[in-house]
Amino acid sequence: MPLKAESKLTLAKLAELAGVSTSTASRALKDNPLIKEETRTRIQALAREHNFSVNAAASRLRTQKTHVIAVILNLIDHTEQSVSDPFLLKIVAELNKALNAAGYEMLLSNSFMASDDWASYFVSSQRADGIIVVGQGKSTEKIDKAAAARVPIVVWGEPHTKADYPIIGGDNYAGGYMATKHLIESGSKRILFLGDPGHAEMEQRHKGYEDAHRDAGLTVSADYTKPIDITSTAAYECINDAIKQQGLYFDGLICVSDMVAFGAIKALKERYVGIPGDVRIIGYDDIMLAELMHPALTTVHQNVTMAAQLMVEQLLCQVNQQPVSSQVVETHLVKRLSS
Amino acid sequence: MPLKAESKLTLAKLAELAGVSTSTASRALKDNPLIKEETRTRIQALAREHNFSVNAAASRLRTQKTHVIAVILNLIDHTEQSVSDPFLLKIVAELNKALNAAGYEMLLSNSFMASDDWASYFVSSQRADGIIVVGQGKSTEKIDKAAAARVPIVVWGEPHTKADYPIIGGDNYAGGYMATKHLIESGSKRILFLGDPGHAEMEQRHKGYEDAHRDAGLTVSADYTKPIDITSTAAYECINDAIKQQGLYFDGLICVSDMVAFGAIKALKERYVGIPGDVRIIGYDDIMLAELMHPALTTVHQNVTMAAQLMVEQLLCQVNQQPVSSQVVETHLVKRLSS
DNA sequence: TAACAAAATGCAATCGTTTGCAATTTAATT
DNA sequence: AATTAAATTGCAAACGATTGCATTTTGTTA
Repeated sequence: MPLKAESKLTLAKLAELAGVSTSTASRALKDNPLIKEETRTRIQALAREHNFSVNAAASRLRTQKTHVIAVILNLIDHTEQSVSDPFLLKIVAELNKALNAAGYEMLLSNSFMASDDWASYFVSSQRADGIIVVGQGKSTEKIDKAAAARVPIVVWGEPHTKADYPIIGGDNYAGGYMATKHLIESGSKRILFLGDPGHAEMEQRHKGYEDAHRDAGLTVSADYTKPIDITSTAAYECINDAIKQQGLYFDGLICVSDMVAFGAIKALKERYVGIPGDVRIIGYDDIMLAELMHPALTTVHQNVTMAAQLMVEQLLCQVNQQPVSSQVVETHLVKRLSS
Repeated sequence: MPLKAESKLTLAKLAELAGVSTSTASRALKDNPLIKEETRTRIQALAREHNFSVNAAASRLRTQKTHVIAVILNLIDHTEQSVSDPFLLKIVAELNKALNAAGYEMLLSNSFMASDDWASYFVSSQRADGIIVVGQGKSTEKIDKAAAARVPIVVWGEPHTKADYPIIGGDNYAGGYMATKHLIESGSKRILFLGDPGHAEMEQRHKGYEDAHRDAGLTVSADYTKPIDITSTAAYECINDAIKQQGLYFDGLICVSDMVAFGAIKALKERYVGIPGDVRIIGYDDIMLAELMHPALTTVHQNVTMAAQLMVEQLLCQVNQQPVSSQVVETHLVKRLSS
């Protein structure tokens, strides 16, 4: 209650203090050369002294720009999947950096919040200037809907998907192919695919998995594909069940994420299955822990830093009415000891 | 360019469509009982049909409330520390959930952005209604400054710190004590502390580490404390150097985070040091990967979900001018195979 | 020193909602 | 039917910054 003497400092009051009009003050603060240099620095100093900062709500209302981008973690509703997947969170961290570098702030949401209509909830409502979606999910319905509203939007996913919005992602087909080829060349003959080809990204990796077999003159049975959730627990249970029911009938694992690989590894270790002796394993994402694992995990690395930059770039292109396109980021196999 | 017929849908236009005044429309949309029920539902339906959503900028300007909370990852400037630490990101994820549940959105920042004056940058500027700081860092200068501006603020850190803002955190002293006691009882006699007591949280853990020694009738040399950065690489290098220079002179490790523990484990494994045979290890945080590690990592668990809820609760108390206080969240040791 | 161009500043409308208060309609009471 | 109370609705003034255009000040040139 007390000492609230000087109510709130507005531009108008600052201007009064400086003995100029609000227009001048406003311009001075954003270094508009229309204002005499001396006046500019004087007002800026005054602003700093009173640590004044422009009211964002008012500014956004007037300029129709928020300088905020909404980032949506597009998770599957019923699973705890990725909320805790270090890879997704790494993307978020990189996006944050890239956005800041471009002078934008990040509003973080998950797909539960914000009802269904992303375009109107985030953009029409002036909460943000655009949307970055992390993950295509199994259905792109909401994404398509938002894009149809002609709102700036970019997606992390499978970049070869046909869509009228830019998709940034690694080369999933190549990733799946490289990994599988490597396993085959290392001697594996019965390789399981742990992941759900229902996701566009996984579908491509799976195709790579199949083609690598074909090119090596091998055939692969359909039930070697295990369409599980992208979690370590799902993988753990899957491998447990598989062995319980059919014994150790496989000698290689292609996993759609490192977390999945970790779950599988845990199940195998508990049964004293040797890695890579009995079963060779490859993960995907190259999260920091992959190399700390024992044995260090062979995995597919995607340049996430680059990806984040590209996503921001493509998004801002849209904000500025410029043409955009999907982009493939560099992807390669990191060979470690698990394969 | 084309089909942009219906410019932007504003409340005024919606009202016109419905044949009422904007006041009525505004009230109807927020279910104000002043408006006849029939009218209310009619307007709400209309709004949904045209997927109208209120302009947040205008609304915030008028009401002086944003329904946004800024979350600041308070990282040490020069290290890459925690940006990729799964524990911090887990806190962020939980905060996001808790905030959403309370009807708030989350603006995510790191300490690089947003200059130095958090209070004025985030709150006075109407970018957010309050601030949640994750991590006290080694200096609380910026936090204190923000708090001095009498802005709603909550911190994740050491809850027993004297401060005029609420601090939520685990019982660090107890955590350090429990962990150390357990190692001693398991037979370790020369235990290193991996972490920098310069942080308030680590200081308490370190005190617990010392007291546990004292209570067991042991003394511990000051150079058994290794004030390293909270990263796996720092830990890796630290352990490597230690062994290189003095051999394996220790038989226990108390680490201030699981990531630190992982780095240490890597270094030990490379030298074929047995865990827990030769060296027993305890981490802190109980991140998901702790139990997937080999050997599964003994670690100190803090109830993060609860913590996030408390933080949001304490923050909103401030927003509503209610009294607040620091809170300690439940903390316990999870014994696994590394100790 | 008058005349004019250039530089610097100020006026006032605008962005889209919200809300106290006044005005209108409907229902209740005598 | 007249009066009064209650239930609905509308008017209009904020909220605080930005910006096209008009106005003033300063500098230049003849």
